[in-house]
Amino acid sequence: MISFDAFVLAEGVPIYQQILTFLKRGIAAGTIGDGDELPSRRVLSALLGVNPNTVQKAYRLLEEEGLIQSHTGAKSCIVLSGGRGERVKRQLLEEDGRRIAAALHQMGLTREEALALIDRYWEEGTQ
Amino acid sequence: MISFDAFVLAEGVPIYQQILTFLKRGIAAGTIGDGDELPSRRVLSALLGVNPNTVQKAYRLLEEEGLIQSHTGAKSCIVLSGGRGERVKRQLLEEDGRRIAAALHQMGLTREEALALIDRYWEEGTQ
Amino acid sequence: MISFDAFVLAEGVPIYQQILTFLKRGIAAGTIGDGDELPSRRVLSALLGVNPNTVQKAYRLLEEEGLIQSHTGAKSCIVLSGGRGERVKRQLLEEDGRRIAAALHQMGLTREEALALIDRYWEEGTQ
Amino acid sequence: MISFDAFVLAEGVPIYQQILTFLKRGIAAGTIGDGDELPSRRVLSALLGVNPNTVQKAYRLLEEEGLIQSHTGAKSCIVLSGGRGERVKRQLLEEDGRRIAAALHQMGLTREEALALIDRYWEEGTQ
DNA sequence: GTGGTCTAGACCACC
DNA sequence: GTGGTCTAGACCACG
Repeated sequence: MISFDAFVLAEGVPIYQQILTFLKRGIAAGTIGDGDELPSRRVLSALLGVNPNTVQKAYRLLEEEGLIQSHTGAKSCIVLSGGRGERVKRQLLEEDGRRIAAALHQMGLTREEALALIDRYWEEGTQ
Repeated sequence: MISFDAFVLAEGVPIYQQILTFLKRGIAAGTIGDGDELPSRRVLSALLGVNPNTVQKAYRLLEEEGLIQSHTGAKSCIVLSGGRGERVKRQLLEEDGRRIAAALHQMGLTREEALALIDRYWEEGTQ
Repeated sequence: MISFDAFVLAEGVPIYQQILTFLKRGIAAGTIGDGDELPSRRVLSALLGVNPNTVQKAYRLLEEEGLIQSHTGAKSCIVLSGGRGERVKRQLLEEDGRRIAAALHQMGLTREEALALIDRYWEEGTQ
Repeated sequence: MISFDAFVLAEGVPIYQQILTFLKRGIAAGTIGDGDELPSRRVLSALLGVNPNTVQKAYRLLEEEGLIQSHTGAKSCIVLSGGRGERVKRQLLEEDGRRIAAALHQMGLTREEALALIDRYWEEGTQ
């Protein structure tokens, strides 16, 4: 069963998108693998403190992307066959890499200052 | 006149927030300084291909933060007196530092892989 | 449920203000009482032929005045406790009294002609 | 020369409309007559403390209604021939009569209370 | 030309 | 279904 313990709700970005991103990052990290079971909509909505409809929307979009399979009466589970996992990881790294580099550069940081900034908050992120 | 040449419209984030962030990053970088003139709502909205009202909202919020001054009939301009510039830079570095470190860590990257990712896209960001 | 049957849209005055005034006059008249339910934004906007946002603005201002309470997913309702109703009535009578007397006087009517004018259209207003 | 001494600027209604209404009420009252001269745009804008463009807009609309005539280099003047004065007065009385009666009735006043309200503020309006 | 406001339509999260 | 927010276009007053 996939754990959502590390999930923290941000504001200013749609919740269903946060759920998508959380799962995709787990796939990229390898902590979420092919066949892993997702919590039911009801359980996850209670866990995150959001509306079941919002979880439902995230699951629907994941299914449209082919990243999960749902069978009525059974738990939904992750599908990473056919290079799906690699594709997700590649897309995520590229998007985030570009966005992060652009942000750091727009703030006028040198490469060294940027790397130092990452270092400063790196430990926090691991907790 | 402040340049928006480096601005690229993203999706999934409110446009007025992107304008806010772009300006704040410029302030943090020092490329935007005290007294600099902002493009008018119409000019900027045409430049970005968005509605004048969206630009207006960003400018209004900046004015509420005390970072710009607006007078009807005259160009709006940046106000950085009283340590405002430093405050903006500090806030921005902390927020982005945390967010970036969290994202990199959630993707399961080691510190070295994370720094390598930044490096890979760093040159792109400088162009 | 508060009725908007008697509402007629005028021009030259912001619609959201007309909605505000209509509700306040109802409160002053006593036809709108504490705890009464308001139509939802969608229902009222369809009824008046205006945008839901325009209704939303009127409701938001009323909430800032403390005259209504809104909870997501539930109908908004009128709050008249704490002498709110009396205050609304007093303000309304004074404002309208002044404005009406000024208009009648500017048109050069004598007091008798003014009263006669009211009389002429009084019956119409009651229908 | 038509006097604007009694003109008081209200808020929430376009200024150019207030100028139109002020003049029409004067025509209805008979204090403004055929051939009366209007102040120049520059003089009136200074008198009312508004922008010349705003006065210009009011004069343009009046001219489109045929209520004033402008000749370059000469003062604009009121034109009430052809029953224009009567028409203005009739329209004004009907519109205001209806609006006033409706407002009083919506506030739940009886006919007697309504007349008493007019009386209460009548003296104020004459000052 | 400038900034400010009003109205409009679509989307999001919630019950 | 509910309320709340974001984006869009037109209008107003002003320099």
